[in-house]
Amino acid sequence: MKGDDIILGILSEKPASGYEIKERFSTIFSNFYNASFGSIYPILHKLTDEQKVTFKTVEQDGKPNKKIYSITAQGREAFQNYLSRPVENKKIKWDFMVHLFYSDQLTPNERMHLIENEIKTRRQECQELEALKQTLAGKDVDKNKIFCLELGIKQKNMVIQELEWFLDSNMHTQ
Amino acid sequence: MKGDDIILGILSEKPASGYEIKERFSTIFSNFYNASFGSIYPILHKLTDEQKVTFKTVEQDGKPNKKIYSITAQGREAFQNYLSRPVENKKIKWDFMVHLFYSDQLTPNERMHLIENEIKTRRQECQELEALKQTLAGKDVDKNKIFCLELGIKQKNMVIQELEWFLDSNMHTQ
DNA sequence: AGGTTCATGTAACTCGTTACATGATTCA
DNA sequence: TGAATCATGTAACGAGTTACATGAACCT
Repeated sequence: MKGDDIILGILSEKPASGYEIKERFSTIFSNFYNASFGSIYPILHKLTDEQKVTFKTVEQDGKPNKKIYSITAQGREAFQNYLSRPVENKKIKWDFMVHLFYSDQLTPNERMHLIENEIKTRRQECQELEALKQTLAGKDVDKNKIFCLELGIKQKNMVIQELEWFLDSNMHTQ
Repeated sequence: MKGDDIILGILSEKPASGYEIKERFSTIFSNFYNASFGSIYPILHKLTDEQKVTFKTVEQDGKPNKKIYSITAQGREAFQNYLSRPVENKKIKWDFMVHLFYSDQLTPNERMHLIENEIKTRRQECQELEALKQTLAGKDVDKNKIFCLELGIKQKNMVIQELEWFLDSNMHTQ
């Protein structure tokens, strides 16, 4: 599972530009994948070479031109191939948790700020995902996708709750 | 946040060999970091060069020799420096969720197996973490570390529950 | 005047994985 | 006999990030 696979997946839903792909990564995909422009554009070029996608340049008024990429039959085949491959292990680098794990080496004040900051950023993320969910409500979106989105929201909410509780219990014992 | 930092963190608790460091990654750290031998050993060599760690070779009977690494004052300083740096974004590559997200392109049967498999592996992980928690119970382990472990268990349990529910609701609607 | 959004792109780099090699011991 | 555990190590490779460049339009 690498960038190629995920981008083909996104394009299997509907055509999109590199910029729009990035947007999906930072919203609905945020809970299970992310990629930067520095990888998206080269992958799009590579997929074009491999004839898995095609593009057409679209002129817009008041905005720069954009290249709208569409998946080809070959691309769909490649994505089907990805879907039938065994699921890889979850890979995670969660810096906050490492900080928290070793926060006995911080002052109580530093630890408090660490946790408070994390709560703030998570809350923001939650609100964005909730807003996205509202946008999708009513529309004919596949139930699997809805489930993925809702699971993401639930997970983040759980972390927020637990952190709030931990912060609270920390204050009372000092 | 890279391998160097985390390994210094592990050694800040107590001396350990490369092999033992790997074990910690695959147990208590599994929820927020992982690394392979291919990175652990070179990092240990590098940290030795930088005088952040030292090692002594320990002979064992019935087992190969091992190198026990200890953190130095310089190493502690470097780790403190890491702890005071701003927290980086969580990075995640969760292949299962990508599969599930696009599982409308699978047969109902394939989707069922996909979810069942994930539930099985998660359950196993949970049991291992629960066992670890039992091992730690009673011992004088820092409350932040306990919290990290418990949060990991809770998160995994939540995913299991949600997947079970989703699987069930899928079956009834077909 | 300066910041933000939209939009695409490349080069250098870094981190970490995969795959291999070695080898003793223990267990079924 | 063969698999698993313990234990360390390296070389080749790959994937993706960071940082940079470009540039128009819009908002304050």
